[in-house]
Amino acid sequence: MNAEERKKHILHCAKRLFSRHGYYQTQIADIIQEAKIARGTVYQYFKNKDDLFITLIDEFYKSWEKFISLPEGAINANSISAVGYFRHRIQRTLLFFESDNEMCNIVLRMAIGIQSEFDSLIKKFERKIINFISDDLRLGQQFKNISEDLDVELAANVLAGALFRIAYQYFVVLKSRKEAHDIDRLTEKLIALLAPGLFLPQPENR
Amino acid sequence: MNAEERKKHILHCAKRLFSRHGYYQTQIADIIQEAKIARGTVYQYFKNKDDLFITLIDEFYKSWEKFISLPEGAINANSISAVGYFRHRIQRTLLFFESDNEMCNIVLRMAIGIQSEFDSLIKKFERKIINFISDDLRLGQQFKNISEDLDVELAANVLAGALFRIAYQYFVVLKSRKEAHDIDRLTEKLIALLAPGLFLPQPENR
Amino acid sequence: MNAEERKKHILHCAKRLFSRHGYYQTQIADIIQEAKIARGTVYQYFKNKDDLFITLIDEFYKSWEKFISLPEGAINANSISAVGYFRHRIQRTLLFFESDNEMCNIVLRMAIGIQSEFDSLIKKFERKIINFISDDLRLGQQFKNISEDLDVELAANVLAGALFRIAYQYFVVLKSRKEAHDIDRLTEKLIALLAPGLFLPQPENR
Amino acid sequence: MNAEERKKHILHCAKRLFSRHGYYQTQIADIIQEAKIARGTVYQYFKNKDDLFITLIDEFYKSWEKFISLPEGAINANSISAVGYFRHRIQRTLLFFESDNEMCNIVLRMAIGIQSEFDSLIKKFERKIINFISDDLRLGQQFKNISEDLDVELAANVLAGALFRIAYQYFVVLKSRKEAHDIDRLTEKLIALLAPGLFLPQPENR
DNA sequence: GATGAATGAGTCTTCATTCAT
DNA sequence: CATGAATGAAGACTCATTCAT
Repeated sequence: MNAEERKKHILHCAKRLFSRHGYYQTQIADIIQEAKIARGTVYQYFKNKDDLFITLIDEFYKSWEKFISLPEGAINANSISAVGYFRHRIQRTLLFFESDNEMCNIVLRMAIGIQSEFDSLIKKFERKIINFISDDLRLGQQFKNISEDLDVELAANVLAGALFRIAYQYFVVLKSRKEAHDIDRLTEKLIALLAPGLFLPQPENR
Repeated sequence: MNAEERKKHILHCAKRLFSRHGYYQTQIADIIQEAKIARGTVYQYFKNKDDLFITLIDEFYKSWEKFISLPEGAINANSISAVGYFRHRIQRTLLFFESDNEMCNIVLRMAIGIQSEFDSLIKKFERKIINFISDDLRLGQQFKNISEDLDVELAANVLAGALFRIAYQYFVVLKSRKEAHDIDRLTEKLIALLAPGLFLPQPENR
Repeated sequence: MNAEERKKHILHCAKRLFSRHGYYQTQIADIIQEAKIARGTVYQYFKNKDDLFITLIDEFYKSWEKFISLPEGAINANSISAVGYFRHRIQRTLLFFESDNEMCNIVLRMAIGIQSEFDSLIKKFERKIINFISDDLRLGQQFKNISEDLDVELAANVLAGALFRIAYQYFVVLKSRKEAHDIDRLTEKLIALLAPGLFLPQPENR
Repeated sequence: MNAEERKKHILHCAKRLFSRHGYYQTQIADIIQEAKIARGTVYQYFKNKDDLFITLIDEFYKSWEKFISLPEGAINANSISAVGYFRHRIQRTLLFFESDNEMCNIVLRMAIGIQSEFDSLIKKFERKIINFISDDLRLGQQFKNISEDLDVELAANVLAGALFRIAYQYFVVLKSRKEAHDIDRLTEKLIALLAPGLFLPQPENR
């Protein structure tokens, strides 16, 4: 096992434990036992326990940014309706959270309210997502698909809150991995629930 | 200061610290300093640090149950529309969270992912709220105000997620206390956003 | 044992161990075993191991300042000769080092070259002593008892080096406590050795 | 770089670090970084960290012995006065310490009070020097240049203490390397200071 | 009941040393 | 011989809890 692999291995084991027991209830002793390595090895790859935890969150955050910025294939703003675009966004967000339910649990539950350093990282993440949603909503307003009167900040928080909870509930609590097909169904239900209050009734939206 | 008052005082001081720094970042030393009492005194009123924290959450939980079960004055199911009832529910939920932003922060952020014992308490609380919403939604289905096709569990999670986030964002992050009338405005905006997707279009609903 | 006594007790035990084995070879475990106290108790009185060590040196340093500034009874500059004054100085310096041979060992040997923080403390102490001697020598120059040509800085270092070594050798290495009269004898021998090179041959000096 | 050179190189780098930061504050990691070698390489040439440190001291000690035992050219006991001989001794001692101010710092400060093994080595070195001085002084007594009453042990300690301090002060603290010329001046000043108390007033001494 | 000094189990972290490549 | 990843013993420090006063 080379350096890169070993680091990944430690992160993998730590992730499982942090997700299951939280930051403070996970000891270095647990991690090295899980990873079957010596105590000092952890410190060869990570400055300390904080660094290990932050690396996990940071990598998840970065993979989200990468995922979000991907050229999204068939989708282009002209060819689809506003709701279609919205559906696509929700689907991809769920897809991302579903892709790593342990990190999903860590980011949405376990890393919260633990330490100011972690908190600011998490808040940065949440802020980024909310900004992303806000931008989408403002774009919708520009294209007259969304009412000028919509409180974008509030709506973004509502959507983020709903998505976070759904992700946590369906990908963590109901651990059984959902199939891609289920994500589609979840998406449809969310659209049915949220689109009517969001989009102006336009002939071309349906 | 009598026993009852002293216990309340300790809880009050602990609440502030837990809300600000979280469970593990708040030491008994901080609490006794804040409360200006001796170290041993805490243990006269609470079995241990866990007990202190749990008492806070438990009392918040109980006050929520009490608040929820209050005879709600002018409201009765016959005299108001389904949306009116929904509005009333949201308004009261926000009102409750707004009444104690420190506990709001603790329950919605700081107590999460800390320890299995706290977690199960929090989850019980969340579950209760979700059940409450689910019951309302099912009632709406019975009265044909809400589609039979609605996935109640999912909708309840969406609503709970949205409400939790709004409460956290507006009553904790944007610390400036909202006036009663702000709650009304928040409520209206939430209704405008969520009602269209929830209720069947019925003439008598508006 | 009250707080003050206990702190003294810990310092006393730590002093013995530091003097015998040095800073790094003395563990907190050794200190608590010697002092028959619990691990945490040390940290009730001292911030950390450094603080404990520094406190020892600092107190020794302060007691030296106090000792040096004492009104020295019978001695006054007019009534005694320059050599008499010099004798008195040497005698008191030896008396001081002899009063606590463990601290003498710590300050003259064990605390040296350990850590920059300790080093600067020790150097401050050494500097103070050398300045003290320099001042005396310059006073002697003013009164024409000492040659204008004397390199005061060098002479002060010679005297300090000699005194430190004698103190270390006679009060630490040859552990057997010297009697007061031995200090007198040592003083006489040192005077005989050092005075001729220091003082100008003046009728009134003898 | 062959084996011999590499060993020298490691010693050289270690010396600089030990001199600057002391034994415990210098890690193997620092040494290999400084020497640009691999961790394991150190252990190819030295049994352990102790061995490395001891080797440094030992070599310094041996080079001193070699330096001291050198046929001292023009000097011979008959051709020069007692003071001349004394001057020569001091000059050469200073010359030696000045030749390697890093080792001077290590031996006179950094290696002291660290570990019993190092201590005994240092003490052996100090003892050797003091014995050397003592022998000289006794020789002086035989030749009636020095009083029979002189406490040789004490005088040797005084001289050693003075020389060690001067060496440390002038060759380490005042880092600026002294020229050979400066050593001569230092020597003269030391002679002027110490000779009068040491030597009997004899016509042929001046 | 109140106090706060004492306790010690529990954890993180360091760092010299080893050994397979 | 050189390498450097892995090791794990050792040690400092924390902090909830207790208990004698």
